[in-house]
Amino acid sequence: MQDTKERIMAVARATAQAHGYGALSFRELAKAVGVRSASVHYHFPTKEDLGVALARRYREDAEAGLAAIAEASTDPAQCLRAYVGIFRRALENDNRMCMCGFMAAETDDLPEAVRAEVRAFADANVGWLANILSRTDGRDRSVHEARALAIYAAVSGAQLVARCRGGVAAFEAIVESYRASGLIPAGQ
Amino acid sequence: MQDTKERIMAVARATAQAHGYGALSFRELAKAVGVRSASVHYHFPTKEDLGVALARRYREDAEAGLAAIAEASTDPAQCLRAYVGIFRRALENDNRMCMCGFMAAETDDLPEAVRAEVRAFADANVGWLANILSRTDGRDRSVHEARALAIYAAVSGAQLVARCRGGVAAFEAIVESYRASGLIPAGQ
DNA sequence: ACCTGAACACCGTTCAAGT
DNA sequence: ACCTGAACACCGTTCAAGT
Repeated sequence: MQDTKERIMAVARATAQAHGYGALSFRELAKAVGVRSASVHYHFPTKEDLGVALARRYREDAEAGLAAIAEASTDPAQCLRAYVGIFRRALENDNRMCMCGFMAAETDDLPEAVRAEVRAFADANVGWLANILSRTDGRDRSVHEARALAIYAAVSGAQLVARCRGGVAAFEAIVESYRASGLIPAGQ
Repeated sequence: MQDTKERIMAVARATAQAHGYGALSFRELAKAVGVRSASVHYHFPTKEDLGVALARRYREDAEAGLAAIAEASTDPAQCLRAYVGIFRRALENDNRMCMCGFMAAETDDLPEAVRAEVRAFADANVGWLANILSRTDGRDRSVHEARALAIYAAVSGAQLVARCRGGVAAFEAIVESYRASGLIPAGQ
């Protein structure tokens, strides 16, 4: 049995990926974990504290996953396929989406500390993508970063749109269009 | 002075574009319009009724705007620039986003009738984009529809990402990458 | 036709108090 | 250290009553 704090974070992440930060409720989290809502406040004094912990952990996990992908293959196209796979798996997991993608929509309702973590998540994605793209040619870092941001935005949008229209199949079709148009390097 | 129902819809739209469907509250809407929450229920018996009316109107307005763009110019690249401009203006309007983009994130919390309207909005966008793309060449409709969906998703994602990271400038940079990569036809 | 006050059953959140 | 009861300020909804 995990400790209460970890179980709260796990349930909270799954909830935020399906319903957003705004839908995070101490009462429901407590019910799912088997304690009272006031007990959740013992571990996370405010909702902001929970949000910051969630977003930071989410980014750390993402960074670890991305590092593993970059080490598993030197082929940029293959790394990018694995990258897209992360977003696809969120949809496969009961139509969930990237937690920070949802939070991006909720920016105006986020405490500043949470928003900062959401930005850091985006930065980590863009930085990693730029590193992968720099394997394809020796152009300036700024060129790869611009394209990296575009890929991150496009894949996020594919996930968002597919979530309410077409599901995983639509997501795959959209990403295939990205490859066909040249936005995402597809190799060969 | 507009009538109360119209003023409620205007405030609700602006709110939903900034905070989502979930943040729509009859009490706050009432306060903004200067009536009591029970009066809002006179015009929209339930929140679902309000959501459906909002999303339907949003789609109708979008369809009218898109039709005007398609008639104002025969040049696909110019039409696509105008299309992107719609999304940019949402960001310029106090960092708001497409209402149906926000609602796409909230799919799981939407009454089915509202979700259907959100899908209809996406369909209208994709259909219009496919019409514009079909002006560029005579390939099959299905080819243009696939690309249209990809462009809709990519522009939605650019708006979502820019909303919490870089604002309008980031949005423009991302869209420029879409054009440079060939995802969005840029003319010449 | 349009609006309202009051009530209902709920909600997330907080915090002083328990063990 | 960990948990809780009770209170607070909300919410959508209903309905009888006003104009």
